[in-house]
Amino acid sequence: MGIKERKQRNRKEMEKHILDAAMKLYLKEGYKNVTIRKIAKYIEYSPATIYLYFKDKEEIFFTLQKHGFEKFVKIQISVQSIKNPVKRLLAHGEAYVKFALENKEYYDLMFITSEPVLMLKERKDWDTGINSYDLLKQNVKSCIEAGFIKTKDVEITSFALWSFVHGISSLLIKRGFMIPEEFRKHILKGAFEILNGLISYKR
Amino acid sequence: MGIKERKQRNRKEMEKHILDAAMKLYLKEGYKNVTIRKIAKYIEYSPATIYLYFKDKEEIFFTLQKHGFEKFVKIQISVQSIKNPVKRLLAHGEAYVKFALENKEYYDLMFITSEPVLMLKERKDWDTGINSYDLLKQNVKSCIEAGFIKTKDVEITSFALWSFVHGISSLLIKRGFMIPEEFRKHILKGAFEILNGLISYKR
DNA sequence: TTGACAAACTAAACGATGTTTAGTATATTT
DNA sequence: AAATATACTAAACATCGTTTAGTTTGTCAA
Repeated sequence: MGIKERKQRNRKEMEKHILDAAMKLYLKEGYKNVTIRKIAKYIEYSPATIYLYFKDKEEIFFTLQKHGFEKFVKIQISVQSIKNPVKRLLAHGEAYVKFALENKEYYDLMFITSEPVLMLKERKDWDTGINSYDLLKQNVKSCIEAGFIKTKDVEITSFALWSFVHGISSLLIKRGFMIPEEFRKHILKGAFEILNGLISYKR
Repeated sequence: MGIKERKQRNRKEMEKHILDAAMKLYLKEGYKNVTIRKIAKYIEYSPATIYLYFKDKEEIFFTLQKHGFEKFVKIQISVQSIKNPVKRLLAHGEAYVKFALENKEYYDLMFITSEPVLMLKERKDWDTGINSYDLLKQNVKSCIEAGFIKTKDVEITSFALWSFVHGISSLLIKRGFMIPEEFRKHILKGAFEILNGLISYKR
């Protein structure tokens, strides 16, 4: 009875095909300019076909966003093996910004653009987003317990750190033209030295 | 020859009328749901009339954005009277976040949403945006010269600080639902204490 | 193998969008 | 009073997301 499996496989392939096309167009032309009709033309099917695989345009981008989050969480987990809490927290921050800058479009979709995000509030799939924030809080807690951070409030410090890395990421992504290319690396390094100064001094 | 003046006045009034309607609809329904037709209906003119006053929909929001920047710069300038450089820089940061949270829609339009921003790169009107950043750099420079900030690099420190306040603002605006209402104020206060710790220790 | 049934796909249409055109009133100037 | 400029609009255009109604293709029991 391999026929049901084949059909399922075909279905998955078609879904991926649509998602790839959507991402490709998104990279080239931005959210607003990705139309169902363009996706359809790109994959050489009729527009109506797309609606057999996705409820609507929003769901397509929501799915892409979800994939982004999965990638995002994986990268963050890979940092957790570092034993030293300060180094771990710093590496976490660096991994965050690295992901953002290497996956600008995903990051934009995940944390900047509002379009598909409204669904997150209603759906239950926000999990990975939450998990990633919990991971940060955990790392902050370790640093506080080891006495490396002045403030004792995990919640506040975590939010402040998230703000910092998110600020860096989103400004470089959206307002990059304000910062000359040759300064970018410099600025990143400097910002993390500041972060380092913020964290790593024992009382 | 007051007739030309009257016509000019009428024109300005109509422009303002359109802008007000656009902002009103934007507040109620968000960027995507502001349509030329709705604006037209609201001001009781035909859709085509709007095109006599604005080149296209983008220009309407670009103009709103510009007004936002003017308000933004005014608030920042009002802080410059503070003599103590550390207090001034802190107040600057607080004014920044305060503006963002009290004018969420403007801030969104100005620094988060990408829609009208592409025009900024091409146009010359980005001035006020630049000025506001120059102001920050100036304040950072004062703090460095007075020996209150470790790093000597104005560019890097300014960008880091901008990242911080922008991160706080945009996360609270866009991801506010992740932070319980009752924690907001607490978090803001805490974040600025961290910022304070970052700045105010003499070498 | 054939006929029933389901799955995959699409042409055409719907209503809404931003924008343009071509033309009508109204006001101003000559 | 005629000519001209200004303010405005109805109607149309192309494009959008989405739905409907129907066709083609594949599957399977008889």
